[in-house]
Formats: sequence, C-alpha cells, structure tokens
Amino acid sequence: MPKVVDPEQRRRDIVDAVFRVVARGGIQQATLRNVAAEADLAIGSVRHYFASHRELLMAAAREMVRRVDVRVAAQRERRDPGDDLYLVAQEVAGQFLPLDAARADETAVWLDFIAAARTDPALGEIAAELHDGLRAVTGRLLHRLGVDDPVAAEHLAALLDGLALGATLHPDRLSPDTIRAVLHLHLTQLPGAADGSEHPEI
Amino acid sequence: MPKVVDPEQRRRDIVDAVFRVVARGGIQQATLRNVAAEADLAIGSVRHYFASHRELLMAAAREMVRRVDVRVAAQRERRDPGDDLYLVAQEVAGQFLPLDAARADETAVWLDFIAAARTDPALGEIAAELHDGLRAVTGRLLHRLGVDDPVAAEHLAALLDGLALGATLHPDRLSPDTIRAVLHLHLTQLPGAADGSEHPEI
DNA sequence: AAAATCGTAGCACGGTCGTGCTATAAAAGC
DNA sequence: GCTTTTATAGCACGACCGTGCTACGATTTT
Repeated sequence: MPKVVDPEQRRRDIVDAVFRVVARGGIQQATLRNVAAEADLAIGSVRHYFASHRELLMAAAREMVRRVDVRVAAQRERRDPGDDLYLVAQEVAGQFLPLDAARADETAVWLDFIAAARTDPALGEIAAELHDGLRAVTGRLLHRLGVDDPVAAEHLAALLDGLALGATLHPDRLSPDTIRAVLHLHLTQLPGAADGSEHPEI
Repeated sequence: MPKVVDPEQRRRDIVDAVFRVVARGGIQQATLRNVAAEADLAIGSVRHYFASHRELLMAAAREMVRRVDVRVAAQRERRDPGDDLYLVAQEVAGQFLPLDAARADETAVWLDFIAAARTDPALGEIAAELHDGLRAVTGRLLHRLGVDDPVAAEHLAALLDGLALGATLHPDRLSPDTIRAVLHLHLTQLPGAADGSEHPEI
C-alpha cells in the first residue's frame, strides 16, 4: 500500500472543501476544479475518492444530514430529566437555526442543497429524510411539552424552516435575537404548555 | 419600423418561458438556449430583447415580485370592510402559499430565485424587497386582527416562508389541506384575536 | 529484487455556455 | 424607390465543465 493517509479523513477533508465552496459561492460553484483547489488537491486526486461529480455532491448532502443528526443527538445526551422544558425546547430548536457563524454557514449550504433537491430526485430523497427528521424532532419536543397535535408539530417545523430561510437570506433583518424572540413567542403561546412568563427576556 | 409585434408582449412571453423552464428544471436550466427553445425563438432573438443572460434573469426576478404584489393588491380590492377577519387572513396568507398548481409553480420559481439570491447581490436586493413586502403584509394583517407585536409579524412571515418551502419540496407530505390546518392553528392561537372556533373545518 | 497496489497528478476530448458579430427580411419614413 | 429601423436568426470564439485515460512515484506484499 502507498502513503500513510487515512482515506476516510481525506474524504472528509474534500467534503469540507465542498461545504466551504458552497457556503461562499453557491452550489453552482461546487465544481470539481473549485473543490480541488479549495482542498489543495489536483482534480484527479479528488476523483480518486469520488468517482464522479455527482457522487461527491451526494456525499456532501449526506454528510450535511449526518451533522444535524449528530448535533441533535449530542444535545439530547446533554439533557437531564429535570431540565426546564422551555430551555430544552429553545436549545433543541436552536440546533436547526443559524444562531452563530458556523451554523449560518451550515444553513446556507442546507438552503442550496434543498433548492437543488427540488429538481434532483436523488437529492430529493436526502432532503425528505431531513424534513422527516425535523418533523420527528418537533413532534417529540411538543410531546414533552404536553402538546400531541401533529398539526402543531408541522407548525413548529415550518416555523423553524422559515426562520432558517429568512435568517440565511437576510441576516441583517433577522438577527439571532429576533429569532429567539420569535421562538419565545411561539413556545409561550402553545396551548398546553407553561406560559413561559418566567423567561420574559428570552 | 418593422413587424407589428408589441415588444412588451414579446418580453413577457420570454419571461414566461423563463418561468416554465425554471419551474421544470431549476434555475440552472434557465440558459439562453433552453429559454429560446421554450419560447420558440432563436437564441439571437431572445438576446434582442435582453442584452445579456443576467438581464433576462433579473427581469424574471422582478416580474416574480410584481406578480405577488399584483395578487396581494387584487385580493385587497376584493375585500369588504365587513368581511370576516379570519377568512380575510386565510386568503391573504394564501397568496403566498402553493395551494394550487399555478401557485405551486410560482413558489418553486421563488425558491430557486431566493436561493440564488444568497450569492448574487443584485438578486439579493430583489429578494430583500420580497421579504420586506411579506413582513409589511403580515404586519398589516395582524394589526387588523388586533395584534400589534412586530415579533408576531415576523413569526407569521417566517411561518409562511416555511410552509411554502415545505410544500414546494415535499408536496406529498404537506398537502394544501395540511397547510390550511397549520394556518388555522396559527391564526386561532393568536393572543388578541377571536379564537376562530366558529371555523373548525378550515 | 520484483510485483502489485494506491495516492497523486495531468492531458485531452466532447459538450455546453454566454456573447460579439454579422446577415437578412420586413415595415416605416423620406 | 431608397434609406432607416427593427425583428429574427445564426455563426464562431473563448471559457468552463465532467470525465476517460494514462503516468509516475511511494509503499507494501511476495
């Protein structure tokens, strides 16, 4: 065998390069040449790990889903049964929102991928997973809050998508603080939930 | 002067062709060649009306904004002061949602354009107009419903964006009926508003 | 030492794109 | 009737793209 390089790590590096290129210039800029340059590799080297341009994009899309899953799972590990339900809800929802720079980049990539997914069946399947995952999370979250209406789960999922969309496209008009305020409003006017008046500042 | 053709009409026809191409295959498919073929014209003819590819896309984006404006304005004309506020709210919000096939196409085009707007400053300006317009509409609507909280306006605007996004990407999982149910839930749990219990079926 | 394997790199081809430029026919003005 | 203007059309160029293919060290295996 040749060099002492971990192929898995190389693949991750290349996918990271894809994310950076997409975040900077959109999915249209994610050409093999641009990605190779971003990863400091020759175009042939990239193709050694990903047989085609399409496969590279699919791997990136799957990695995007995986990262969200990991974040949600990690957040769940961090919880205690005694945690304040309102704060838990804020944190869970925050996993899907661009509340910091890193998440903003991820959300930008997300937007480009799901837009592309509309006209690409293979990407569409991945996007559907993402959508179902979000639905499941909002459903479980509302269940913990004493709300068992599937329409309410859809309601919250749509809100999170809309907030992510708005904050990604117009970060100057939809600041993290505003996002939190909207989230606060939503959570506190849930019918069955505590009214959250003990958290008036967030 | 030459032919008896109205240049304005030709421009509209070409922009319509752009919409059809984008709705079918995404904004990446909106090449001069594809648009010309869709409009049954030679590529040179399209370029006679639009100096560049970019100008064509900008014109299409502006036309998209104009159509939404026209729809909202038309809906406002159609109203009586005595109309049921809940129904008015449903109809206004419906102007932004893909509740029928025509609107579904428009929403699909919308999604592609705003995704492109993230990395294109000129498109970004147009997208910002759209966003501000939606914010203004939701603000006025909530004002009529007795709610004057700007956060609530942002809340409703984000919900509408999220619903449009979800329904466009996953029409099988977010049917028009479900959209209406979510909208109903949102409107009826507004703090200051009538509880809408007289419209349990919508 | 020889062979097989793998990471890296690059060339070259066919295809598509936007665009500069030119050509032609038809209608309007003189 | 001649010129001007406009709509339509097409060619050709350079740029960029994905990809098939080959080459060449480096490293492990035999």
